[in-house]
Amino acid sequence: MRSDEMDRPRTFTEEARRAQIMRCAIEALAELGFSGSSLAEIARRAGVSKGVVSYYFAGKDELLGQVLFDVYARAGAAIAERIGHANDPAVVIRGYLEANLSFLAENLADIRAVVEIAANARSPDGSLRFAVPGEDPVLAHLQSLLQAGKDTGRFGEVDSRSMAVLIRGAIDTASGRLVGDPAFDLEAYTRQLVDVVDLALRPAT
Amino acid sequence: MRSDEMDRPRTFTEEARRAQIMRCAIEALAELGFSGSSLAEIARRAGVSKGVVSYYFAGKDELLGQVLFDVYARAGAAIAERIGHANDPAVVIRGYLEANLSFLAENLADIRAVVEIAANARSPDGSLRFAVPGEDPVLAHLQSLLQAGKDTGRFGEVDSRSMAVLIRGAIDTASGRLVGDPAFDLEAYTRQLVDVVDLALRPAT
Amino acid sequence: MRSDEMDRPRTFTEEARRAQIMRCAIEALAELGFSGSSLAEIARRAGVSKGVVSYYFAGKDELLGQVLFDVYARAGAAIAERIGHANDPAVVIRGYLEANLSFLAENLADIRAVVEIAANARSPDGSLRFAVPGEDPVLAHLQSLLQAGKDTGRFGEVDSRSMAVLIRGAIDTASGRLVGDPAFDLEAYTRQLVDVVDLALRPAT
Amino acid sequence: MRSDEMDRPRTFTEEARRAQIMRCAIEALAELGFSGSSLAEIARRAGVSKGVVSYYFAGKDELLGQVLFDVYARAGAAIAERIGHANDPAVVIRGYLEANLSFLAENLADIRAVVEIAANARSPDGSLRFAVPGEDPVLAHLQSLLQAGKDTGRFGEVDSRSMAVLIRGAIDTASGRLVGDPAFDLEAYTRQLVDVVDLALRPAT
DNA sequence: CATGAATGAGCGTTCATTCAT
DNA sequence: TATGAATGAACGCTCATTCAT
Repeated sequence: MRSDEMDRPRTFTEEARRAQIMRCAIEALAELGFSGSSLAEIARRAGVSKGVVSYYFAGKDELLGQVLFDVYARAGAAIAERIGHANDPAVVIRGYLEANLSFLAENLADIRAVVEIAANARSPDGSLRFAVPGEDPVLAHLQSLLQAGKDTGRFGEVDSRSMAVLIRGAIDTASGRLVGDPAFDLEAYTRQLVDVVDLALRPAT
Repeated sequence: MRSDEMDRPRTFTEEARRAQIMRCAIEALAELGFSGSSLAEIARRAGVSKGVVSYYFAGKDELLGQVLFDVYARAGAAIAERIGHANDPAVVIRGYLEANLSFLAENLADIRAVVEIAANARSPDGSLRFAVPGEDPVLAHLQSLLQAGKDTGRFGEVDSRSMAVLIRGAIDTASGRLVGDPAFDLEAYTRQLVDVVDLALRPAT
Repeated sequence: MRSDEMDRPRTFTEEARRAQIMRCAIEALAELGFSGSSLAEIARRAGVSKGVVSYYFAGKDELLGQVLFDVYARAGAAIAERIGHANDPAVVIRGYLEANLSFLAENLADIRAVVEIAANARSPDGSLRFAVPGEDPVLAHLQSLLQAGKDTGRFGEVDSRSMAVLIRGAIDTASGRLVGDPAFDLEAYTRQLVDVVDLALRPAT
Repeated sequence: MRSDEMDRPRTFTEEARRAQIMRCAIEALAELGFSGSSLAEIARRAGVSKGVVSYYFAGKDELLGQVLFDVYARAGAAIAERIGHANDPAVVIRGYLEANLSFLAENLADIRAVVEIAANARSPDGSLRFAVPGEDPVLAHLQSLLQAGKDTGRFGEVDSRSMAVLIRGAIDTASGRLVGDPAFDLEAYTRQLVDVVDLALRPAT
């Protein structure tokens, strides 16, 4: 099938199976972590034999890479849609924060799966399999949003790089809270983060 | 050996061996990640046979748990010493942030090891092996520091829980940056974080 | 399909498909060796799905057996034609050698495929799948040619069995040389073999 | 153990285990062929678990390579000893033939194992794992023996290369006969081969 | 105390085969 | 006829653990 002929387009049912397997992989990763998500476990959740996974994906790497790519794409689309029409940098940043945190909450398993993959998948040489060699694009994007605000005078004189790191940290930590901390109040957290960032970016009066 | 007779105190040489093995485990975890840190690899780094590790620790779980405990204890001590004598909550928080980030920078391998363990070590049932069942003590401690400031009127009306989560996220993300992002400027980041938190906690005028 | 209804003769198109698949099997065996010649690889070369191979052949064994049979038959025909009209045993033997070696050179892939199959195909019990249980017919044939020469006094008192084995060895080894030894000179080798055999068979003076 | 520390010399018991495993590998290869000689089968014959084989050899490749090397070394030593003191090229060649054929007969399983390995073991890229890149050293050695005879005028004007190929073919084919052809008479075959080669190399009178 | 030897389960992957469509 | 989907067993290999010495 797929692994044999690289150029043939995928049929509908083929895509459906791939999606199903990816869904099961995401669930396994979210529940059992990277090392618990063997092909056997993923296949078990999909109700198929181990071979089926190898049949629809060239290997575990392709499966994990596809999951990574898909979730990233969906997250990017959700965030882009949320801040698409805004001009005011402050509104953009607010939208960025809210979109990130709500995507997190609504796609918790996906996010956890992505974190497991990105942090654990390794090449045979021991290096992280899905580490982007140069600049972290997610961080760079956020930094550019901040810089745009500074350039237009809408934001004060913050260190845009440090602020980007700080904000990403504040966002990323939320997924950890959403799991296993029933007391975590995402709405309150979102409001607080929006306030803090708003305050931090406000130009000196 | 040790794991069989729980009550006998450990001799000095025993503790030395345990410490040596834990040090090697930390190095392996920091360099190779969780899955690359097999007992064989740890034993190799310690220059001993695999059996020795099993001899001084009841199993891999006990070794990892001990590493986790030790690093936590050292970090807690470093932070407590830094903020020990301060009374002003703002000074306490500032000390907390600086102590955390400098401990991070000066004990990077230990921190990375702890992150690897906490995020990856699992029980047979798939649940995180070292997840504390109830309240996260680290988070609770920070929250209590913030609450103290609120109670004395020194801080404004922030949501102390959300702020604690935010701050922890901002701190924890720094270790990821310190590794593999050569452009990361810890001093600038520390200043920025201190400023942001100071601003956020300042009472409304 | 075919393997279910043993008595129905094969249609023309059926035979064509079988021949095509066998051709692709030969190419795969010659290029990739026995273990590299999976049904998937053979089907890929034939531009059909894996199922087709199973459809036209009862199993991999039947396919390989058929390849073996076909190449043997073609080789036998080529040799028979070459020595068909000769009466003098010396001329017959010379023709046999020349026919064998030239068939080898002109059907190298086929020969290599046959060697791979004969040496590697095994029954579930581990025994060679295509080993003829009794007397090797190829060897017996050559021996009979030699014996005929002895009986008519045209050849000397050689051990016809040993000579047959020797000659077959000298022929069979040539295919190995033709592949991967670019310096191998088949013409020179043929002349040399013909001379050696002629000398060996010449009656004592 | 061995796979962990590359420089430590092997203990006696370690060598004994390795030798035992190699012996079982040779038996499996001789009886079941390359594809039938899985680590599981070899371990089963050795009466140990699968892991033991991986414990004493870095991988299947090392095991097979070691078998290849050992048998080659033993064969080379046996042949060298047999022809060591001879000066007359004709005597050397005669010794070479007799030594080869008797080593074959007395180490049949080893030879068959070597043939299986050399013909089937492949690298991941599909190329033969143990193919020597340049000239076949076995063939080159024999050719040099023949050339020496020609150079001293002891042999006639044969094509030394072709004769070497012919003789190797005649030798190699014997192992195939020794297995499964109970009628094969090695002594008669050796005499015949010696005679044929002697005749072929004799200078024109 | 420490080792080296051995186990057994599980890993990702390959492959001949079967079968509904 | 021919396909693509699915299976299940076997493969080489890794690893935490156990144990006699």
